[in-house]
Amino acid sequence: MKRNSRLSLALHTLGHMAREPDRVRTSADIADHAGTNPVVVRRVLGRLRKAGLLAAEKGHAGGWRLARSPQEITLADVYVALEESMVATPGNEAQPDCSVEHALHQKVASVLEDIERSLIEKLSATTIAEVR
Amino acid sequence: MKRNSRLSLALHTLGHMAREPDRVRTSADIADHAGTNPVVVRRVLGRLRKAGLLAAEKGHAGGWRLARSPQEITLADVYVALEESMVATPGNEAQPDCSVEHALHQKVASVLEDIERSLIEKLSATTIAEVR
DNA sequence: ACAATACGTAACTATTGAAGTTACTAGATT
DNA sequence: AATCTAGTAACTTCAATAGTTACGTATTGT
Repeated sequence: MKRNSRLSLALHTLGHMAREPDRVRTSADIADHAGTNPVVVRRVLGRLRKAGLLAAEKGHAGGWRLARSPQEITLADVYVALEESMVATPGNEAQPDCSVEHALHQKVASVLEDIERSLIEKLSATTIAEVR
Repeated sequence: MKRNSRLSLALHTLGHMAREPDRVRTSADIADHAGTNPVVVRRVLGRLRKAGLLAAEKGHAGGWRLARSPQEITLADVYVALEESMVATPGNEAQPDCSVEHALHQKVASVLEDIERSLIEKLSATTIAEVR
């Protein structure tokens, strides 16, 4: 895996789970299929668990499964659960000294907030059960 | 400067130029004000030059100036000139083996393309002369 | 003519963030 | 008790970007 593939990994895994909701999958199985590492899988899916999208069981016959029906999990749920803003506002300083920079930062940040909302709205139109 | 600050640097500089279009600025001046390096400034502004937004002159009294009126340069022009897609599609493989992954990739890519268009549209509503 | 100035660019280093890895703990099942 | 699985901390690897050094090219002032 390369860069910013957390969303990919999460969606990919949930996509499979949506097709076979009853099958419990181990981190190792998932990592194998996705070409990555069980620890990375746990890190990513752990966020989805905290967001209430997935449940995990330990021990024999343990593993990951959907915490609710795939029809009730939208792509936006996954995106938001990962807390990754794809449209992160550029630059570094929150409060730039320069007034010109400040004004531009405000303007761009406002546009990006709109866009982020719009992105989430679009993603919420599709559930993981629909895409296949 | 930290990360993905090219857009910040570009807008910041153009913002100042919009206020004093007649003043020619050297890379060193700009770098000083922005807290970065002349070479970095040239790299970033060079893209804007290639996009026809800026002009650069060498030699004594040389430096950077707007290639056209600040009222005719929108934030979208700058964004596009930098060829940075803030909403880059995640994941690595363009053609994933797995059909589930493929379907999800398609869906997400399509949403992100919409969002990218929408972002450019919003940015094109503001010129560098307006923000101050 | 020539020195000084400024952009253009290649090549390298430093820094940062994410992925990958190792190692260990805690809980569940056989 | 042994085994299997998630949870997590600590570390390493890798990639992308910013920063730096060095040098070339063009222009201008003396």
